[in-house]
Amino acid sequence: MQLDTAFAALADPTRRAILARLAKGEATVMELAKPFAVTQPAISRHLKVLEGAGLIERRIAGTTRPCRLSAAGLAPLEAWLDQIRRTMSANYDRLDDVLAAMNDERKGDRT
Amino acid sequence: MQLDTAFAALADPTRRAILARLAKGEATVMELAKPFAVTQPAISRHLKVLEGAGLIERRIAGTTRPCRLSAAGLAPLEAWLDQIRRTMSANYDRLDDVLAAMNDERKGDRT
DNA sequence: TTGTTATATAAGGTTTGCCTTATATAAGGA
DNA sequence: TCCTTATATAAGGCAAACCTTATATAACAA
Repeated sequence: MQLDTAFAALADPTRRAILARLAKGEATVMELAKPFAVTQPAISRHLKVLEGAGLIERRIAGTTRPCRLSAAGLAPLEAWLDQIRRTMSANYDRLDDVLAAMNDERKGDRT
Repeated sequence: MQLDTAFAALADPTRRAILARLAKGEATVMELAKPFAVTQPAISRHLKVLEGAGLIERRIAGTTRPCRLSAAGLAPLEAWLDQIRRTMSANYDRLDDVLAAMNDERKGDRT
């Protein structure tokens, strides 16, 4: 699923740092690699993962391939988190009703 | 890092489904295992991962250990996503300035 | 105590992920 | 054409992540 690859992509600190850098604007592979203690092929691999997750996009400019963050890529993640939050608060809102029902029943509760 | 384990935890569809279920309220291990085609030990492992990521909490009730979602656990993820979004839009807001500067310079641009 | 239910842990195997070095490709410049 | 720079891919190795079956623990019930 899309969520699988996107969340998995964000699980790596190097990839999160790359995204954080790209949030400030486009950058080439070399520019992205510079701050890290890993080799260029490793960064290329990370970029492939990010691209596969729909989190970045790339274009060709001469011999470089600048990357930029894909705003749309984060949307599904945020939607999923929102969904959870909404469900939680919906059930939390209903808590008063539940408590009222429990008082009505007045059964012994050993838990 | 906390973000590592939390995002990694969400990368698995079974674990996301467990969280979605828990958003509706507390559930025991057996209740959580029922909808899935995996064994009980597998679910126990998933729960351990979720607990380690700070996404769920558990209590002891007789022979069962009901799980509930930890609202606080999701906060760091949302904060990270928000941070990215903020940086992006901050730079997007500045785009007008950048374009203006480019017009001022009027240099040939071969990219 | 003995059995039963709920859950955890151990052991073992396969897949996946990340990294490195070495090499390939592709565009640009001399 | 030949060299250089930017990036990608291949190959190989090690650690981490899943899953399964088998077994341990812990509480409750008879």
